[in-house]
Amino acid sequence: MQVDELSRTFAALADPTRRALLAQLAHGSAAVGELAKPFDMSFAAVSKHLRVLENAGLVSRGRDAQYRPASLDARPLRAAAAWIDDYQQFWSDSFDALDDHLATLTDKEKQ
Amino acid sequence: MQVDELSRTFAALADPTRRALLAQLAHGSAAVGELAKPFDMSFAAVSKHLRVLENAGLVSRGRDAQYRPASLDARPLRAAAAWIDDYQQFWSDSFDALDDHLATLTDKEKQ
DNA sequence: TTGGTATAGAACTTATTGGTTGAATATAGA
DNA sequence: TCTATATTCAACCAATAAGTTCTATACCAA
Repeated sequence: MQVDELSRTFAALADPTRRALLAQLAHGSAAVGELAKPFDMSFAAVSKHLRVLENAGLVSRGRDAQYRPASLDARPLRAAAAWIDDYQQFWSDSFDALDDHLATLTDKEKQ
Repeated sequence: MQVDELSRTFAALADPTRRALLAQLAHGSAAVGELAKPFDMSFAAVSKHLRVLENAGLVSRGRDAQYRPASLDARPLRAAAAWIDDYQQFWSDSFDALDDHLATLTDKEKQ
């Protein structure tokens, strides 16, 4: 790998399929077959995404008969949140508040 | 691009060079030449990284004579922080603390 | 207008990513 | 032991990413 923990965490989060997998796992452990259902892609592809999440430390795998249940491990997110929080002042400074508010409104219009 | 805002944000943050660029910009706008100094890479490479950050909405560019100063725009980080914060309970719940501790020990045994 | 400096663009290389399909492995159950 | 189910592995492909070098552009200043 050769790349630092924080980079692996952000890279893992950069894919919407993987974020959706984490969201599912937030409701509890699940096996690959269960996790793959919402996605229009092969089990093998989901298995690969789980491997990426595992390498980022965001999920751990177990064994239950034929199943390899995945479970969420959110700890790496703490460092990611800490990194981002260092920039909070740059979006929450009072002189930015109006800009932020307007941007929020604009974003909502786009949807 | 074809990829959502949050994915672009996380992807932009997944590279340590780009995170370092943002850290520099937190101290104020700077031109490419200035930003490139700490890195052992060509100006063109830094310019490309800035383009990625720009496409993620994290920096905006200006013009000052020959210079193209970049400045930080942290607003996309707010959505990223919000996404991560949904998982905060999974690393801070008191009833998870023991689990976490045990998992850490188990991981260490594996190595 | 000529030259110097800052930056971006274009073309290229190499490595990685995200997907596929088909074979292999692990486990449960008859 | 045989078979079905769940998952991973291996090989492959196309697209993207991260870097390079060289060229082009934009601006200032003499």
